[in-house]
Amino acid sequence: MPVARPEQQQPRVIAHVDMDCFYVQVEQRRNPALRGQPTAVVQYNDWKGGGLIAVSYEARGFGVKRSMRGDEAKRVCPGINLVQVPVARDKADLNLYRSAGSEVVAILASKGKCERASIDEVYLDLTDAAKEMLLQAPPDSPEEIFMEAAKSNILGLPSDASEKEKNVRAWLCRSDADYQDKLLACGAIIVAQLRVRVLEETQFTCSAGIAHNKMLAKLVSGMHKPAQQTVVPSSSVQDFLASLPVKKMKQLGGKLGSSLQDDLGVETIGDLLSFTKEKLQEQYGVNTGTWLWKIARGISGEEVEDRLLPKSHGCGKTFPGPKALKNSTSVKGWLDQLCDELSERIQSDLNQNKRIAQTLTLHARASKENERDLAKKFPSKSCPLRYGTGKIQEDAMKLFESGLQDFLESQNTGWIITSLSVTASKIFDIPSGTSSILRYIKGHSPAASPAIPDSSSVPEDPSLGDVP
DNA sequence: CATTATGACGCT
DNA sequence: AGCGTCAT
Repeated sequence: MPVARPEQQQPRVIAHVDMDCFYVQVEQRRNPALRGQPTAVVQYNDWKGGGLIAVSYEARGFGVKRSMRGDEAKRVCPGINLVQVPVARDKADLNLYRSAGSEVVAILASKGKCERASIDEVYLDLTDAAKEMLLQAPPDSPEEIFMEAAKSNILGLPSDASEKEKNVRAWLCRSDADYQDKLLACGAIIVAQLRVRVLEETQFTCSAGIAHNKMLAKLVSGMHKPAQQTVVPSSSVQDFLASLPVKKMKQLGGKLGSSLQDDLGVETIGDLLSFTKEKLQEQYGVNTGTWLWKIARGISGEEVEDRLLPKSHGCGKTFPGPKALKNSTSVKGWLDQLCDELSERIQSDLNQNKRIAQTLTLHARASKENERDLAKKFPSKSCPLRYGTGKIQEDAMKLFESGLQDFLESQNTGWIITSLSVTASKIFDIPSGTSSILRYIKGHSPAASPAIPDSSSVPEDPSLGDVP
């Protein structure tokens, strides 16, 4: 459940940057013939043409949607180009998009605190940079506002007018603005510059929201897409939230949002204002109740974390329908493939970023062969992570066997596996100092805690770059 | 048994 | 540690 963070006092300048149909853009850069064409990226294509995971704006114009099947997309948009996600080890391989995302992050991290929120989204805290601009080079004439910034959308400014760009230029350098708005205007200019740099250096367009907190920045980053940005002045917040459907708010797209609608009759964020903090806390607990009360007022103290890299690495695959795995041999084969990819990814993380993962977790979905036991879930299992492909494969298989025992509860029924995944987590930076490395090895050596009780494994030499 | 593959995070 | 929710 969402939790309210203590709110900041000083005004901050926060941006949320969101790449436009990112996987499509990555494929369009690889094959420029796809530019400006209705295009989608699909995962696999043997069953109903594959599943769409990204759709270009041209294709969206035909009604093509994410999660449609390739066949369906072809029906509504016969001219659509369907590009397949690369396949490696018989599974979808997203590394191409991960590295493209890293290119973008490297640029966006140059002007302030930057948080990688997903493969194609970041949050920026531009407070310091905005203050700096206000002191050193405040925008003061409409003519000097460069084009990308002048194309901003400012919430609360009349957007229909033919005068729009003029109004925006005027707003961005308004001398009678309060301090908050001036900071926001500087933030908008900085973000426009960053977006131009991203385009120049990667060929990717993105959209952005600029506001005083993460919640508001995220809410509007997608409001004007593609390749545009939207600013949320404080004065526009209440009206904006008043009519915002609850389901549009981050964290309210699921069961909590449904409960607000069904149990409290709340349809918009504005409707939340009629409930006291105590009433919301009584209904949803102190944490969630307080959070709801605050977001209704546009308050969100969540900070931008200084983090450019993911906190975990996972590899998984589903085995739907007749593809379900029915014996340990096929599970072993797939687990080996997943672990091979995972091993490669954590080894790269170690080599490139000097980070080490400490926990290996196995997840699976299973059913008992023809039984009615739908509720029973396959338990997830974890153990200390030992580097080396063979060791990861070995440990993952042991985790699977352990989970399977719990799942079957010593019954002798058949089983099928419909999904498998392995995840490496609890990733830490390796201390750089020589003596700290020694300290690090002493305290964290896997030898101190065997991966699996009674493991009879033989030491092996990882083929691809071990710890130096 | 067909919205995949991946991630973050809160609760217990 | 393991489970559930949410997002895209």
